[in-house]
Order: sequence, then structure tokens, then C-alpha cells
Amino acid sequence: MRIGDLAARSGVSVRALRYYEEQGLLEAHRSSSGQRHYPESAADRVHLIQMLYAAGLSSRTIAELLPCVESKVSTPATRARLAAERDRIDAQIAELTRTRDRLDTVIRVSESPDSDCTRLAYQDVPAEAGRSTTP
Amino acid sequence: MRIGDLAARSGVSVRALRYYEEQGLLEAHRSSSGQRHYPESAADRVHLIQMLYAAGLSSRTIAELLPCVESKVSTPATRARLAAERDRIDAQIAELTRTRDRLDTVIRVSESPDSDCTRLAYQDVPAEAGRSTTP
DNA sequence: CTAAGACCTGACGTTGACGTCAGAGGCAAG
DNA sequence: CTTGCCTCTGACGTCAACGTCAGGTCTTAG
Repeated sequence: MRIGDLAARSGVSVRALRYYEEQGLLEAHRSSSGQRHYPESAADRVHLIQMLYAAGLSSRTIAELLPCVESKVSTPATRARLAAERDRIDAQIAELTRTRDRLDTVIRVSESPDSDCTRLAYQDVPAEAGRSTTP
Repeated sequence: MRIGDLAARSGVSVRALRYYEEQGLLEAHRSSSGQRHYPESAADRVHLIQMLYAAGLSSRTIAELLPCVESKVSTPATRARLAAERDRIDAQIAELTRTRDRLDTVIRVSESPDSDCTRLAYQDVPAEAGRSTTP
């Protein structure tokens, strides 16, 4: 599997894969001409990397914890790091939930047709809203 | 309330507050000498801005939606944007939850003392761990 | 064999939310 | 008055995760 194939399968760019290697997150066998070759399992690893990036971990942190997550083997130090990151993600989820609930409230209040707020809103809008009924 | 006070109360830097103003997220009355003055309510607004930044919204999007969130008044267009952002946040929460559960599994597996994985881990460690039990 | 792609390294560019610094002016205390 | 802290504008610096480009090599279909 060459780098282009892996990129296609995992949905990230070729550049990103080279970057992951540079950061020590992903290794590749090299052919005699220097081209990278990956096993099938690399796609899973890339997905895992993406998950951790999406959770706000840095390359350095991912490099530290990735072996543990893949092998489920850890030392006391990495276990502490894992727990710390999990707690951070928990807090992040909690805050995101609060934010979503706040947006939800706004949406529900302004959606309800018998809310004074909504009617006020439409009165505030110059023209567009009224025109929707008459083409 | 001057900018330093607001920074202290809301926990963000003075630079950040000026940046928010530059981005149209936060307005201030100006004294005759040009210094910014804020009402008490500004602290809440800053907290709200931080919430939305933390949820991954850009300055531009926040500028668009902040009035709706504060006044609970919206137009059809902004309501659609609000719903879209809420859905994005929902998806983000879902993925973060999956990531956290994955980390949790790793932590629990490697924490359990009668797990072979843990013991294997210690055997795999070259020197440090081994020295504690056998020379 | 050859032309078209895929791949290589190396290096500079991008973006957003600020940090930081310079130089100048404002404001209450002693 | 002046000392010391706060504030102002303007401009450059930062950092991470890539995007993009240049110039060259490799591979493979025809």
C-alpha cells in the first residue's frame, strides 16, 4: 500500500501522512527507491490519530500515548497521562453540552410561533420575511 | 469598568478583549481620552464568547450568532445557522465521547492488576522495570 | 521506450487567536 | 510635579497542522 492509497482510504492528505511520520506517529517501510509502503493496519492507525487530534491532543501527546492506545499496554506514567487526557475530554464534553443546550434554548424560543420574541424579530426584519408568502 | 478590570473579571487577556472588539464581538464606550469603558454585563458577554470559541466557532460565525444568543431573537437565516452549529457541536460531542470511551478502555485494561497485558508491559520495558524484581 | 502520473525531499506559505513590543499619552497618589 | 501604573494604537511574532510549489526520481500502461 503506497502513500496515495493510504491517503484515499483514510481520507487524509498525502501531506498529512508525511507530517505524521515526521512527528513520529506513523512509520512506513521504505522500498529500495525510498518510497513509503504501509500495511493495511495503517488506515486504522490514521483514524486513531485523527480521533486524538480532534480531541485536542497535540502531536507530541499523541506520540506519547498512541502506543498505549493501540497495544493497551502502559506504564504508570503513561496511565496518568491517559487519565489526565480523559478527564480533559470529559470536561470538554461537559462544556460543549452546556453550549449546545444554550443554542438549543435560543433555537426553541425563536422557533415557537406564539413567542413574542419571534414576532418582534419579524417586525424588526425590514422586508424579506413578509415577501415569502407573496411571490 | 476599564479594560483591565474586565480582563481580570472575565479571565481573558487585555489583548483578547481588544481583539474581540476588532472582530465586532464586543463594543465599548470610549471616554473623552479614548479609553474603553464597559458595563457589568460585558463579563457575561465575554464568557459567552469564550464558550463559542471553545465550541469551535470562528470569530465571524460568533459575530453572526452572538446577537441571537444574547437577545434570543432570530431571523430564519440565523436560525438555520444556529441549528447547523448545534448539530456540528452534537457531532463533536459524539466523537469526543467515543474517544473518551476508547481511552477509558485502555485505562481500565491496563489498570487491572491481573491483566496479562499489564504484566507483559512491564516485561517489555527494557531495564528500568526489570531491575525492581530481578537483576 | 516513453509519457503520464505517483512519489521523493526541502522549503516557504497559510490561518486564527491571540502574545509581545515600541512609543506615546492618561490618571490618581504623594 | 512626578512617579508609577494603566491604557492607547500599530505592527510584528507565534504556533500547529498542514497546503503548496519546485525540481527531481520512480513506476507502469501502452
